[in-house]
Amino acid sequence: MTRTPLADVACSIARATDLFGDAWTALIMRDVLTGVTRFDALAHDLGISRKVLAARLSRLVEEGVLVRERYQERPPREHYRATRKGEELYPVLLALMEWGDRWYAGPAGPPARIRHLGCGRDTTPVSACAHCGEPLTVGNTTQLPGPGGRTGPGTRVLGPLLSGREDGREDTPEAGRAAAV
Amino acid sequence: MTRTPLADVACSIARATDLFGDAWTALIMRDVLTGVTRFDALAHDLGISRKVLAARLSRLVEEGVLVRERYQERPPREHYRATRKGEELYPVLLALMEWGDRWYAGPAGPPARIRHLGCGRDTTPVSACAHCGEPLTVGNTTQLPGPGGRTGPGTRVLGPLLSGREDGREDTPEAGRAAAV
DNA sequence: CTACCCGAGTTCCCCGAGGGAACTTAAGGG
DNA sequence: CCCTTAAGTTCCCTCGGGGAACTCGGGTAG
Repeated sequence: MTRTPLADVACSIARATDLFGDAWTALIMRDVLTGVTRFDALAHDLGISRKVLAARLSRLVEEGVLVRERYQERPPREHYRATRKGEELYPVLLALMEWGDRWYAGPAGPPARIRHLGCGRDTTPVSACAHCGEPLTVGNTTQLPGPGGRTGPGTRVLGPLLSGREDGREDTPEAGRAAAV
Repeated sequence: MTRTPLADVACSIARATDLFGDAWTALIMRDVLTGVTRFDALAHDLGISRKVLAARLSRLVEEGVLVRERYQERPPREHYRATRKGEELYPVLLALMEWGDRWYAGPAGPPARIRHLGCGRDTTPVSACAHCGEPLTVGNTTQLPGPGGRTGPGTRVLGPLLSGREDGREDTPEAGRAAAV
């Protein structure tokens, strides 16, 4: 496979994807943030091969997303906890979950709810503008080269935006669900 | 590899990850939403193997995330465009990008900026509560089983939350950067 | 004191997915 | 008539994932 190295591309998505763009990493982070922090618990909960789990965990520790630490001395046992860098992946998980809920929840509804302790209500996460709080969409944002971007041919950033897309038709979550079946 | 099927797990993250948890899919969606919609353009821009690109694209079309459509008749040429389902992956991309910016942007700053056309300012996306607009974090949210969840042993949802985590130390983006180097 | 469980990995083998490059098909263009 | 472009497809090779067994350090039960 020799996964193409994406970490050095001038794109934050590529960099994030280099770590996170793996079927297991998101699930591992979900579990760790959820309180499933022990090796065996993760292996059992995820159904992941122990070999791959060990590899992912050490990669995540290398990256500073998790820390391996002893949680009891006798017998010595280690587990994994999220660092701040790891915790900040939470919005990514929320976005994935929200999307999965919208497009794959059966008629029964989503498998989980997120309760916001701040306002006490079950909530859905939205990607909002840090300044005005309005939701950010493909349609109301545009991308510009940033200071850290080696701006040049081939430089890819997110979003010069849709060319023609004013139809409004296309599918709904329900249609999507049906199509997926 | 025989990638373990995650799509049928009672977790929206797993379902989303089943599609999106692949190094290339996020980059492909970024490009398509960005206006890079032609096969060769994608292959060239991403440096992805044409074989894998073809496989990913047809998977994404199957899933209803992209549509393959003719953009000129003579000679007949097809390209790919995002459906609504595809566009709604935007928040996931934004979250990944934001995280990448926070933790991997060099001293020069992030490679790209997001301009919110609504308020006209360069913005950073935050995951906010749909009700009160407050940012959602690991610390201020909790998860509860949802209606669609087969609640039982082994059911994993996001977030019963951190046990002990009131230290406040650990690393900062800068420390993380340094550690990653 | 020995035998039997953990928890946390590591090792082994097999197979299939990804990389890479060449080949194909269809329609212009010089 | 041959070259070029777009959009894939095919082939071979390697490497990483699945799966299960094995290891290793340290209890704990009998």
